[in-house]
Parts: sequence; structure tokens; C-alpha cells
Amino acid sequence: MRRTKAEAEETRQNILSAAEQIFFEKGVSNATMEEVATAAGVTRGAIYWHFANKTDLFLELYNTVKIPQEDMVARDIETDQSEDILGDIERVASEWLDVMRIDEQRQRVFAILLRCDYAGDLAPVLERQQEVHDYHTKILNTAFERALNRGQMDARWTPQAATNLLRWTMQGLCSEWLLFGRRFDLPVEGKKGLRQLFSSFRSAAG
Amino acid sequence: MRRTKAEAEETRQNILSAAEQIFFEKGVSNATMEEVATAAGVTRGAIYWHFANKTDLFLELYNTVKIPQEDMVARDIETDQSEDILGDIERVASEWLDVMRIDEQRQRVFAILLRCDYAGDLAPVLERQQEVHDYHTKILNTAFERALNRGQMDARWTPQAATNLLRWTMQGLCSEWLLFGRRFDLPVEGKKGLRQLFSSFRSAAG
DNA sequence: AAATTAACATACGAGTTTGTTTGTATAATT
DNA sequence: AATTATACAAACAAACTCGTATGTTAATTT
Repeated sequence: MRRTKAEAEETRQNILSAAEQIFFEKGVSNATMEEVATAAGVTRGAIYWHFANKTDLFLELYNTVKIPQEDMVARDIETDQSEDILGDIERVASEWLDVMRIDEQRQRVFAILLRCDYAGDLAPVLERQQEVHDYHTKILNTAFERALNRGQMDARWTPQAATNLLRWTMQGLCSEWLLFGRRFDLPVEGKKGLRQLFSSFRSAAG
Repeated sequence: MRRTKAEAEETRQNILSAAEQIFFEKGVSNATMEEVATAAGVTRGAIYWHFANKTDLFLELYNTVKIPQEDMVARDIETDQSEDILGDIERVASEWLDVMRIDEQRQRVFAILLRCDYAGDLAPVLERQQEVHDYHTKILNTAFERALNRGQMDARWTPQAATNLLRWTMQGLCSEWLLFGRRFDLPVEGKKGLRQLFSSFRSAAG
């Protein structure tokens, strides 16, 4: 039975939402299209109508969260001319933790990303992550550089070292939280770490 | 054709070694027993003789590296009574990076662990990782506590915060290195970060 | 109103992979 | 020396899962 365009879009969203659930529970490679279909209340036929195959389905799912993620960090920091650049970076990172804490979809997608097998046909997903990663690195680097040049940062630091430590911290923090069943309060513990880290960024300055 | 006991043990090791290779290249779930068998120069029959199934094979592979990993950190730090506890922790972490850099087996196994699907039958592997993780946390915590009590550490830090930052840093550092194709010098860049981190641990002390 | 096409459901075929079973040569045992 | 257990290879059967092909209904188009 043919649906109206709006209804079709709805089932497409249902499929994506079901895929998010199933992929999160079973892992991408262990999940079957049949399970996703059932969870979405449709048959496999519907999925294959909307998506080429499992990999494509996963890529589309990834695309639903990657864009906002990229923009978030960039927008605030990239053209920051304020008098407290470090404070701004710290705030953006903190807010990112707040969002992660609340946004369950983001949690699931990131958890899926943390434990999926990039070796096979999912390789493009990893490449995409690398691009995002490099992009963030570049932005943070220039931001810390600016902070250094304006004397807002302890001169013993280099922009690269600061960028690395910040990214590694955020990465390790979120990995632990997501992989090990969110056994602590992400924003609370995370911000403690950030505060210490940025305090040492400033140190002799200001 | 029946082999001698030593020969049998050798093929068992060959299978484990082959599994390490294939799992690393294709990922655990995408790898087939046939591929592992071929790489080991045997048939699937041999694998099923030595191991119950794929999961069991992977668990055994995991066991070949987990023990040394646990001991490494523990042994040096746990009963440290020296006058520079922080320096000792930093050195242990640095040496861990050196080992990782050299030990290709460790690299492969950790890379496999970073991208395998714990959702299915591999769940016990994740639990095991959690245990190791908690163990390290406990040890680091008491070590930092000792450092604080003896005035070797900046009083603005708490043992928990220091432990978290150190673990998160190491985790993020290694994840990035392994997942993104080892695009930087692990010990060099890692030690830079460690030095800054520990410098901020000490800060007002000493 | 007829024709077309979108949005699925259903049925089918075909390839993989897994676990098991059977066969067998040889080492170990008695 | 005969027997038995071991260490596999080879063959087998069964289950999955995927992708596709075909069928069906209703929305759109003309």
C-alpha cells in the first residue's frame, strides 16, 4: 500500500530510530536487518527501499549526528576574539559534556561508534571520524595559539600540547563513560578535570 | 595424522597468532574461521580441536596479553615509598608508552579490542577490561593520595581528579594512535603531554 | 478515469559461515 | 606388538542472512 510522502518520511525515520536502538543493543555486525525491520514495525523490504544496504543505513544514521557535532565546537571557538579565550574553550567543552549527558541519541550513536568494526565495509565511517578529528585539532590549535600570543596562557605550554591533552582527555572521558555503563556523572567529573587542566593552562598568566 | 605434544602446542600457537593477524585486519566479527585456519596453515578442524568456537578463540587471545598489562602498572607503583612518587608514576606511564610503541602484538590486540563488538558473545571481554580498569584506578588513587599526604603534590589537586586525568589522557592518547593509523610518535608526543600534566600535578609543591 | 509510480510486503534464491561428524595417520600406552 | 587416544583433515548438514525479484495497494499524475 502506497503511503503519502509524509508517511514515507516517517517510516524512514522509524527505521533510522530502530536501527539506532538495535545497533546499540546488538552491535552493528551482530544486528540483522530483520531485527531492525521488526523494531521499526516494517519488513526488510521497507528498509531496502529506503537504504541500499546495512552499511548505507549505518552511514545515514551517523550523518544524523555528525553535522551538529562538527559545528558545535567550531562555531564558538573559531573566531573567538574575547579576552578570555581559554575560558571560552573550557566553556564549550563543558557544554559539550552537558549535551552528551542529556542527548540519549548522541550517547547511543557514540557508543555504537566506539564498538563497531571498522575493518570491513564500515571503513568510510572511520575516515569520516578522522576528518572531524583533524578539523577539531586544527581549530583548537589556532585558538590556543591565539591565547598564547595574547599572553592569556602559561608560556610553558605549546598549542599542540594543550590541544592534545584536551582532546585526549575528552576522548578518554567519554569512552570510559559510554563503554563502562556510565558509572559516573559525566559533566560533574568531566568539568572537574577540565577545570584542573585549564587552571594549569593559565597558571602563570592573567 | 597425530602430532607430538610439542607440535600440537605449536599449531595452537600458530592459530592464536593467525587469529591475531586476521582479527586485526578484518575485525573479529568480519573474520571467518576459514581465514584464520588458512593463515595458520591448518583447516578449521584444527581450530575447533583446540578452541570451542570463535568467541573462545578470542578470549584465549585476550588472555595472552591481559596479565602482563595488569601487572606492569601495579608492581611498580603499589608499594612505592620513594621520595618522588609522582616521578615514579610518570616514569611507569612513560615506559608503558615505550613498550606499546615496540610491542606489535600488544598494538594489534589493543587495536582489536578498540574496535570489536562487545554487544554479542564478546561481552565477557568487556567485563574483564572493566575489572582491569577499576584495578588501575584503585592503585593510582592510593598512589596519588600518598603523594598528596607527603606534600609532593599541589594541594589543589585531589587524588581522584589526578587519577582520572591521567587515565583519560592515556586512554585517549592510545585510542587516537591505534585507531587513526599511528600518525604520530606515541612515546614522544605522549611524554610531552605527561610532562605537562605531571608538572601541573606538582606545581606548588617540591 | 486510466495510467503510472511510489511505498512498501512477500517470496525466493543463493551464498556464507558455523558446528559437527566422520575418517585417518601417527604418537603414546600397555 | 597391539591397542588406544590424539591431532588433525575432509566432508557434511543446517541455519542464517543477504539481496533481489515480484506482487500489491494506494497516491499522483495526466
